[in-house]
Amino acid sequence: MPSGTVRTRIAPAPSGSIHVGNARTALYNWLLARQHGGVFVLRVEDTDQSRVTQDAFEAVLEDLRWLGLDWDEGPEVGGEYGPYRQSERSDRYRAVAAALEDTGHAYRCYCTAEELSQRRARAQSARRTPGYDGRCRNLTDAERAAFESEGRSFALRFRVPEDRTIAFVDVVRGPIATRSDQIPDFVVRRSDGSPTYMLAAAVDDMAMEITHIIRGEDLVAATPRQLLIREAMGVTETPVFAHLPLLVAPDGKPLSKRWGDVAVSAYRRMGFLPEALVNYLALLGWSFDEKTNIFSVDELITKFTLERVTRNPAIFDIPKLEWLNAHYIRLLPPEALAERLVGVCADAGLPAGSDEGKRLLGLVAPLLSERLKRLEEAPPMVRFLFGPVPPDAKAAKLLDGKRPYLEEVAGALGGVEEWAAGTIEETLRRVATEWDLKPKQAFQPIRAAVTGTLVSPPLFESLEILGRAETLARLTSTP
RNA sequence: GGCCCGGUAGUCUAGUUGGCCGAGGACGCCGCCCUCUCAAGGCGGAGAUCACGGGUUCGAAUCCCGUCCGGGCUACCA
Repeated sequence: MPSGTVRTRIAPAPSGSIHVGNARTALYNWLLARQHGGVFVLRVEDTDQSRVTQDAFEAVLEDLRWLGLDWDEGPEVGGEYGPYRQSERSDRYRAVAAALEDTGHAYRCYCTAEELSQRRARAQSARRTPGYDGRCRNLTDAERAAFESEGRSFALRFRVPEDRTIAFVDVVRGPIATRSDQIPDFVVRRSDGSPTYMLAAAVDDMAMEITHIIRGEDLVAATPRQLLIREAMGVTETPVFAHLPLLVAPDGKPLSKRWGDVAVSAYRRMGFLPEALVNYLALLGWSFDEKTNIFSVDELITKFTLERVTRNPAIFDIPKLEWLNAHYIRLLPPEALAERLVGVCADAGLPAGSDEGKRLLGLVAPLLSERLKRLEEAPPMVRFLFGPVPPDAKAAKLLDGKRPYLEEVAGALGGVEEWAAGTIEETLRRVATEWDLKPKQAFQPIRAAVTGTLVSPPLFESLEILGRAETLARLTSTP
């Protein structure tokens, strides 16, 4: 285990809002760094220039910031190990590739893509291992010259040592050993001069002195190859490795857009709170004990350990996320909730941004806090505050023939001295008794007339917020 | 095909130095209470032959062997 400062990293491709699986990986890396007073590095893997746009890049940073995962080194904050975008590090990869070739750890491979795929197909049909067959591994100078004069370009392949076992300890999966005959010679520099992921990641992790490499399970097989590169470069320090189990969709298949929302931004838009997503992500693959489910970020920082990460894949289960989200919404101070409500209500087309809108939302927020699983659910619940809502089918049915009763209610409410939930309730109960109605029979028609639906925030408080004039108007305008 | 990993209720998981587990917690589901609706909260319930089959043992979810199922990797993708 490396000593000194803990340095972890997340290395997303800047291809837009980050995948929730990557968000979890980022979270675990961040937690470990924070727990040890270490450094969390953000490195952008933008070698595939064609797919990178400035918007996509910004989206990644925005997601991370929204989740609260601040980075100590990386884009926008700098650091001693920069640059932090792979597209700006080409000279380093070039230098390492050249060094590997000079020391004989890598060699030129002149095989063309067509030749390789043909041989791979042949190997496969003959039930042989489909990996590179080592054809250019021991070319003579004459053969090399012949290829060169043909005008062939070449890729640089790593010369995997023979008869070796590459072993490392994965903190979550235990010891892992791979025989080198399982690893075909792999490309480190493409024929166009660009580095492959294998090279770039290994080089950057070495150069940035990353001490703990926490990443997805899909990269376990890449680890021995990166270890080989480190070794060839004379680096003896080995980072701690931890490979996280995959996140899968409810059908057990890998999480993909085909199933539903995989982007962090989608959850933000749906009204999930970052603290809820963070808590949920922490729980997907990790547990503290046999009964605790709720963890604040600070608790996660002190309690998280890689040793307690599980090895089996987890299904991304929205209902549990919603339960956590409801919990965190209830924890929000009313003013904070009101503030967030302004945004979602405005997005839903309600005039929530006005002073009056803000005033109304400030008043209803306490009534909504224990009724929301997602912020997105708020607009329909508060719509009645912004104007009359035509009764829906059920409300209309209930309203049928209630005109006399509602007139009576309006009259009684008109006489209330101080317009407040308490006095309103008193009055309405009195009328109910006079009409010999059970509470539910008495109040649902009023709710229907005023809100247009049979489900709303608590009635008396709702009427108080709506105001006397508007309440009376709606009660008496009922057909 | 080869190498590696995983398999506890619908879901996330606890448990892995074998007995305290005739399997604990949470989400979801069902019911009751509370109640002006919906929630929240309280209480209770259903739901797991611990993938399957052998074996070791006084005793196995936990150890061994085999089988099945799922997944990852096996690219001049990352």
